[in-house]
Amino acid sequence: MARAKQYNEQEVIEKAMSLFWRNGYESTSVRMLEKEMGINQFSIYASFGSKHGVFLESLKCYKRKNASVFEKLQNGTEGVSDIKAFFYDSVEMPTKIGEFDNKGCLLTNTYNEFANNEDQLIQLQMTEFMDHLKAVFVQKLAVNSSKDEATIAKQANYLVLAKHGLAAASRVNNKQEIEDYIELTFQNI
Amino acid sequence: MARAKQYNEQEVIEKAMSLFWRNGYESTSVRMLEKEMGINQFSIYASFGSKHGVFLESLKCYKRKNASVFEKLQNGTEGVSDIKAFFYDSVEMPTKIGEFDNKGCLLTNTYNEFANNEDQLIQLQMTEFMDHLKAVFVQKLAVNSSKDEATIAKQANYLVLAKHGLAAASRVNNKQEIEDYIELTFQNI
DNA sequence: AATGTATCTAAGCATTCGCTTAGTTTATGG
DNA sequence: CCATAAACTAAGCGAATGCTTAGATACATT
Repeated sequence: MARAKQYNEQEVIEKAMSLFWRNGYESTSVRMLEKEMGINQFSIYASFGSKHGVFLESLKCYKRKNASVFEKLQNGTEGVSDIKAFFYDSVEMPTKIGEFDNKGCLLTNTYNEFANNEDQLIQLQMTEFMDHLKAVFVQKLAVNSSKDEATIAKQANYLVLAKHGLAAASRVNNKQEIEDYIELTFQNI
Repeated sequence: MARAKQYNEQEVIEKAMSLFWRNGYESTSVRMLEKEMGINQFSIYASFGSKHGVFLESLKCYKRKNASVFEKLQNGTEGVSDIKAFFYDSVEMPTKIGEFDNKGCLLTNTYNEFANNEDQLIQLQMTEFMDHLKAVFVQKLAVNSSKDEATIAKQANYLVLAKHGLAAASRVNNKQEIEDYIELTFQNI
């Protein structure tokens, strides 16, 4: 054996995630990552291969942080109420994990930033996330309900876009506006 | 007098706007603008001062293109129905003006890209746009209605965020999803 | 036609980008 | 206690960024 790593890869990725979340992918430079992660460029490339590699690990890290919110949604038994709670949980999630300056959703931000991008790895991560969300909504909408399939499909489409819009809006809108939005979104579901 | 300009500033700004709309601000380089606008960097800087200047003119250009959609909303007498028509018009606007590859709304894209940015000029343009939109919604919601002020305020908040989400979603979602979204959005009003 | 001036071309500026590499430090196995 | 190998530091790579400038070109006025 030789010299051991002076840093913990999980710890530095959390810092990278926080930075990407604040600035997006393109606006975050490797020099900024150096400072935030507290390690040299050499170490970044030794551990993660490229800036792109750091970003993919950051997305994974975000998903792990987000897992509890998602699990609560999936384990719920209340149907639509669980989805509504999920909307509120999603907005509050950043402050709950100590990211007071970060708003919105890193995945949604990434979805928007890479909307016109041909990056296949990122696109895959994004469509997976969206499809999964839609499937869970469909399942929740069917709980204790006599809705037909077509109605459920429409409402799932609606809620996925509403969640997308909420994540975008929560970066710039205040608490009252957010609450009005969520309450009215679920008024007729 | 001396040599005359070989290009029309309005025409080249339209091309710049189209490019910014496709790629966003940061991802559009001055070299790309050169090619798209069909003029040299010297001319770009002579006419617009900076890349930032080209962008601000592009935003103005977009607003002019968008004016008819907005006027139709303001001149309408049907209240909420006018807002709903405005949502559909906004989605169809890009194809109507020949921007078949462009989706979403340049102003909303900019709002998202500059959400964490300290650029005051851009921020001003954006908040003006959003405040104006909200005011028009409030006015429309009061037409032929017995709603109290608080309800109108809530619904206006809801619709502004819904419009924001729609613009974000229309970049990546298909026609059916968009339609489901708009229809269900207005079931709640 | 000559002149002056604004517009054009194209080369080049400093800076930053993602990434690499030469050379030093550090901890461990023999 | 020294040789070895991995992790470190920091300088530097080519390419791209926004922007500038020297010099050629074209056109209205004299």
